[in-house]
Amino acid sequence: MAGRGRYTIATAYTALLRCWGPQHWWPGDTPFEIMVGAVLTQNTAWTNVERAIANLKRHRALSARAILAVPADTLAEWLRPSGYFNVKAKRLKALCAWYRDNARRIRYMDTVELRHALLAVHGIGPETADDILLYAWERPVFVIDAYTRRLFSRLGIIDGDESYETLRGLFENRLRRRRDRVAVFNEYHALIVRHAKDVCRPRPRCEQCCLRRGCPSRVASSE
DNA sequence: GCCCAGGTGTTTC
DNA sequence: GAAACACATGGG
Repeated sequence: MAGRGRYTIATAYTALLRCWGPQHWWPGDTPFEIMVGAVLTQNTAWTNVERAIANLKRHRALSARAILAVPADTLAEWLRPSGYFNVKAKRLKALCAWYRDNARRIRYMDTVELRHALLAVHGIGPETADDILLYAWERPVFVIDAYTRRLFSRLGIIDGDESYETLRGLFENRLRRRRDRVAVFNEYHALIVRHAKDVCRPRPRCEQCCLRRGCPSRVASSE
């Protein structure tokens, strides 16, 4: 077990789950709301995203048709609390245009094809695409983010500067034998975020960390 | 005032 | 490819 020495990707999951419990992600009511949230949370605190989504709901604009119908500068005003609002207004419209044209086909497309299609949409990069694939459409892709790089580089499992695809491949490969990969990938990423917000921060709080016994970085913050 | 936050596109080398 | 930069609000 992971009580002593280094963690693996598999044992760190067990430890995080025991520490924090199930996270019940994604924080959003519908697949479409999850898609919107995935764009709005790009390099942005979730509390700010919630305000922007509340604005969309207030204006009855949480649908692809409504977002495409509203002028870009009006949409940007509604998105203002989430930051980068001009950029995100354009990205959200691009995603909605794609969704309008492809929503019917999604359930019949295989995951590789779907991922390729999402990555071709303006403003949808690998992390946003994988958020949507995993949390909105329940496809078995592992989401890599800045928190994942920080935690697992501190644990000594990765360097941290590997390419996105390299890390996604690593995590998916290590967890490939799990019976329900969608549920595990969902829970694991959520646990990484939870752990990063409270404990594995830029300045780590290793004295509170459930992984401290296997984490070389605990020394750095122990004084 | 400064750092940080669930990235991505563009430009440049 | 990969490094540098723009994009912006709100909390600690």
